[in-house]
Amino acid sequence: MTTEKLDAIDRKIIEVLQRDGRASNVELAAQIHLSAPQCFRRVKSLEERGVLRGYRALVAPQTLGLGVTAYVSLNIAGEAFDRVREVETLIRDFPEILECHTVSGDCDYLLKVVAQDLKSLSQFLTDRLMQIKGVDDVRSMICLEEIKPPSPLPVRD
Amino acid sequence: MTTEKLDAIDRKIIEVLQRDGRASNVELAAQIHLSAPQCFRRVKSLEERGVLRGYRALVAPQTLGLGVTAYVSLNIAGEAFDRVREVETLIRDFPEILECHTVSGDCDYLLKVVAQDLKSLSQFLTDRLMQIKGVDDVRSMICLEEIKPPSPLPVRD
DNA sequence: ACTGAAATCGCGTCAAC
DNA sequence: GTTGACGCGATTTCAGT
Repeated sequence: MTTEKLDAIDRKIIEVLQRDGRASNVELAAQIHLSAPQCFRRVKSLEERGVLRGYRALVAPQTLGLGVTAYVSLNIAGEAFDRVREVETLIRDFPEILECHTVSGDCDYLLKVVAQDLKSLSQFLTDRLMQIKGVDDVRSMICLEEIKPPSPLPVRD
Repeated sequence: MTTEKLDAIDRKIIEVLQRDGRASNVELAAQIHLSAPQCFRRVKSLEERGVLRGYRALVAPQTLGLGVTAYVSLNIAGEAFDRVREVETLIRDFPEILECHTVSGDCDYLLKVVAQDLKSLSQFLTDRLMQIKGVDDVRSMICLEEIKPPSPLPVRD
């Protein structure tokens, strides 16, 4: 992914597509005051350069029966540092883990997890996550209220 | 949003659109072995019922000059409980705050924040967040490595 | 009532200027 | 960077089950 400069038009395209990922090419072109073929080329270029990495439908988790979201922190046990890559692969393979980063601070990993309910979350944590050799100190923060929903990245003008 | 049952076809549609939010109606119809008008009606219904809440382009933050992601926890000072709604409104209005939940555990709020670099994150935390009356005990976990990128919700079959 | 065939209209896409 | 043309897809209507 090249980190070359995006001009004002590129940024406007990104802004619109972050809000409406299904905007048709002509809608988009109209909004940014560009001809349709121009607009089309811009979008393709942004996709090829890896700026636009894909498009996704946003789904309400509740409607899929996923009533609980939690952030879960964990560490890798000192004696298991050689198993780090293995643990990371296992983490990636759990569909209920939506996101995972290594982070600075008191814990090594921070995960975003969804589950049907508290019972099923608890089962996931104890029967799956904590069963992984090398995983230590699992702590969870259950999401109570969504104050700000997942939002588009800010686009500097 | 009605929480009525989704059948196997609905779930398949959701699965595909979570992976490719720009899939055309005919592509979608072909993948789920349905006629185009049928498929179209299903999608519209899912949108109207609030199951599909929108579509979004995924953007690589680095290409927008956003080199740093962090999770930030904070509390509301004991004497400022009456200002909670006010604080939440301020939080919602910061574009660099991508997401915010109240959570169980040691902290009250957990935020996902992006910034250009560490300096700019630090400025945001000290000059913006910590300036909010009632905000207390701001701690940040800087994301070091992305182990698993934001992923679609699991769809139970 | 629900399905799919068909028909229309507009858009995506490419090529030429 | 714009115009024009072609073909396909989106969307509606309608007839059949």
